[in-house]
Amino acid sequence: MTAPRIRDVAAAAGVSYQTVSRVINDSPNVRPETRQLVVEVMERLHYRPNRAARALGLGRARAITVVTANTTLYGYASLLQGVEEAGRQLGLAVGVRVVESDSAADVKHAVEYVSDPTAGSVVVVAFDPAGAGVLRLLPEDVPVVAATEAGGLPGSTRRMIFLDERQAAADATRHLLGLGHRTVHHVAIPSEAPAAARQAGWRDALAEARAPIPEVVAAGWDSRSAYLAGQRLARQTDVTAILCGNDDTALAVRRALFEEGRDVPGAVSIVGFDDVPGAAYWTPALTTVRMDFVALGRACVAALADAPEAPLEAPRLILRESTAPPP
Amino acid sequence: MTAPRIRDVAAAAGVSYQTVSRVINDSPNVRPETRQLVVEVMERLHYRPNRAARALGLGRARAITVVTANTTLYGYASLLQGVEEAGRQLGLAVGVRVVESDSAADVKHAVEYVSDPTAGSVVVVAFDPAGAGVLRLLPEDVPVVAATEAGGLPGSTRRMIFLDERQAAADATRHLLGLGHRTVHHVAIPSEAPAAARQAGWRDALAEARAPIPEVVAAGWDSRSAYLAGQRLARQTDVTAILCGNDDTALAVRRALFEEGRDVPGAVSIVGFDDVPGAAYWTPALTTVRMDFVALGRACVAALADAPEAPLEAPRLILRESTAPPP
DNA sequence: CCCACGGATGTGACCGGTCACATAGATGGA
DNA sequence: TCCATCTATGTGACCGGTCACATCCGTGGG
Repeated sequence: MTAPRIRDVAAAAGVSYQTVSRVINDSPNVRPETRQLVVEVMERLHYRPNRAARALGLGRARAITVVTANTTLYGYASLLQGVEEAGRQLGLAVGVRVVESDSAADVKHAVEYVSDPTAGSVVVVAFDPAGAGVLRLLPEDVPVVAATEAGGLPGSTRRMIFLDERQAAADATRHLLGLGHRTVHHVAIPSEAPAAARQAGWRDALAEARAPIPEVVAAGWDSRSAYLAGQRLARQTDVTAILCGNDDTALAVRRALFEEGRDVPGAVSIVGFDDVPGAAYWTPALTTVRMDFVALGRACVAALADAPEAPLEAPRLILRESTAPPP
Repeated sequence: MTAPRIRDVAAAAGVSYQTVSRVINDSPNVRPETRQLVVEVMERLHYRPNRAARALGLGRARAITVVTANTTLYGYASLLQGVEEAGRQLGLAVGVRVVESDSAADVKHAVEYVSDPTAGSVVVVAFDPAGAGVLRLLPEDVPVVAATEAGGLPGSTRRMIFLDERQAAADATRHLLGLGHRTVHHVAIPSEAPAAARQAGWRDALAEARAPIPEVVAAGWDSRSAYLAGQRLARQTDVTAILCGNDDTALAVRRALFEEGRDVPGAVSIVGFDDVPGAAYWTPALTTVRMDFVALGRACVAALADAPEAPLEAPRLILRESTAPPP
């Protein structure tokens, strides 16, 4: 009743274990009839290759582990979903390893974890300092692809893939300016790059229109810090347009605006980033930039498997109800 | 420059490889000084045990794989976060495997995947038919714990852990009734159990108050179906209170209400389920039931490691701004 | 006609741990 | 004093695949 091994299949098919191994690994040098026979026997015996034995013999597991600072925030979770989906289709096991912070200890532990060949290939989500730190410290011999902010990460020669949101950020800013706003304020989410792409696009559009460039208000990943940032802006009566670092931020900013009695979009226009599934159902529905993180995750897997890569669709502005001309 | 093996450590420490193995596995029969010596050598050589070799020798990997229908929805994602966190602390690798649907093929593939001992122990998220299907088909010899809806899943003798939200659902309904609403409507999310706990608690409270029990309006996981469900209720002028299956549903229902010109909470009160991070920042802030899915995930890992289990905190109603007396 | 060559297949060693069992030394009761 | 017992440690086989290499066969060119 114990699970069949490669040798059991070989015996039942009357071939050597190596031939079975060849069939499993799609070696070209197997006669079609032999292959057919082996496949049938594997089917009949319900044979499943043992991943551990394979990893041990191969020296590296047929697996992907995603190293990330978070698993629940929209972008991170969606990316993971994309990796899992693509990995599964390729018959790869998918693992997750979170790096709690960018402290030396946390980064080191994560690096050690994926340095074990059993971890397989690695996708590091380098949207933040923790992920970036892991990417920098990763030994040369572990195959890795990094999902980064637009433009990649300087100081690393690893393969990097990203969604280029700079253009869309500029589009969003231009949209607001075109509506008649004198300028656009920005609430930034945490970021690794000194000048994040979202912020860069926003600057581009402002400079292009010769609009004043207000100071960036920084927020964290949590709603509370975004709310606090929103309060600061809500109290300044001259702010009429805000580009938020992401949709969750926009939600909290909108709340702060509301508490200060400033209607959206009547008094202030807001634009988010990501286009979370619920954004279209907000009241008012949120104008935001759609980011396809699932596709990004799939692209990372494709790069790892050096499969043909379909180009990533560029992020684009989705116009809804949260923007309007200034009062 | 190649990674050191257990034999290298043994040679450097002047002991046998078995002794090193004993140190790694915390065997009690090692002299303290010997242990100390080996630990130092392991440190110096940067020794990291090879997980694949270990899994092969042990017959089962020191790992946990989470089988789930989804990774991005709040409850699922949070549960995964809890499992990862607890698993990591125990030195276990954490994997994810999604079951796309409850079709026989999908379920079978997932079951085969985790039947490989390399998958380690398994946490199946049986909130839905897909997960429940996997749980039912899983061979006896794979160690598993299931996270289920309140009350567990009939037809399986596996270990099950859940958050008991029935009480909280009843509390939420009573709260609404206490405010003066004649009855409370319910928009349900997909569920495995014929009578889901949320729905059961709602019924309990309605029956207890001898209030009419309206027909349940079913919705899917997507915002659109929740929105459609909301529209149906929004058009009925006699509905003044709605208990939604989760917060995302509540968001879409509120949107439908808004479009029909019905103010929340002025004309209609709504209550959600989950307490997603942004719920407190909605406009109006959402009254909802807080569910600690992260703790649920941790509890699953604890059960698998048969560690002492801290009892799970019961879900409870968080009063905010989306409920008020009927007009 | 023979031999070089390439495709199909089989054999033995190996990946890096674990298990079962053997062995040596220390302890203690009769 | 001697042997039973327990603790600390070492040895060989094994987990289930893979790799490198050997072997066997059919084919085509010199």
